[in-house]
Amino acid sequence: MAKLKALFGARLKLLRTGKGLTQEQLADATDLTIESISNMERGIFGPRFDNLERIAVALDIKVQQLFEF
Amino acid sequence: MAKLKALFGARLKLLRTGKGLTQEQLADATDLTIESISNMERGIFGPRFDNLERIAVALDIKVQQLFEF
DNA sequence: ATTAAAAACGAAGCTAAGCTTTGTTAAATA
DNA sequence: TATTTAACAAAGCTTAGCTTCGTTTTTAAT
Repeated sequence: MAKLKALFGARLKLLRTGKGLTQEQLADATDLTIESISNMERGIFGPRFDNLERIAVALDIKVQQLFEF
Repeated sequence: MAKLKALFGARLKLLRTGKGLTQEQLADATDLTIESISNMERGIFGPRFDNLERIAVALDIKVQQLFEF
């Protein structure tokens, strides 16, 4: 398997849109660029460990929830 | 918070020992070094995304379970 | 007590995944 | 048809993650 990035990306997109946030808003909240968010959602790459934490905080969820699939 | 690494490390150690595995055995199963496993368990650094997947496979658990805390 | 296995700990160098920047194109939405 | 949002590409940079080498400490037997 190398599907974790893709699964994570889809999950991230679902959670982000569920909160009514744009990629730009999430990028701002995490101090990442919109391209990085886009790349993650498309499974191009997974977030570094520190950014995983930032994303969860920005979405106001537990890190665990980003891996619910 | 920058505690995710520490939380993850403690969780990893718990799950590894729970399976009766040594750091060396987990290192072999994941194609990582014993030092890397040790560093992760001590919260020195978190795993890269691809290795997160390998660790879950080696422990025969879902990635999500590595973040149950 | 001794030994051996397991793990903590340090320091220093390497590598590539993650991230950025710039720019273009395509969808979506109003 | 504007406007916003997001997909997509290519190329360069940065540093977290990983390794290698080595020493010390802890744990667990026996």
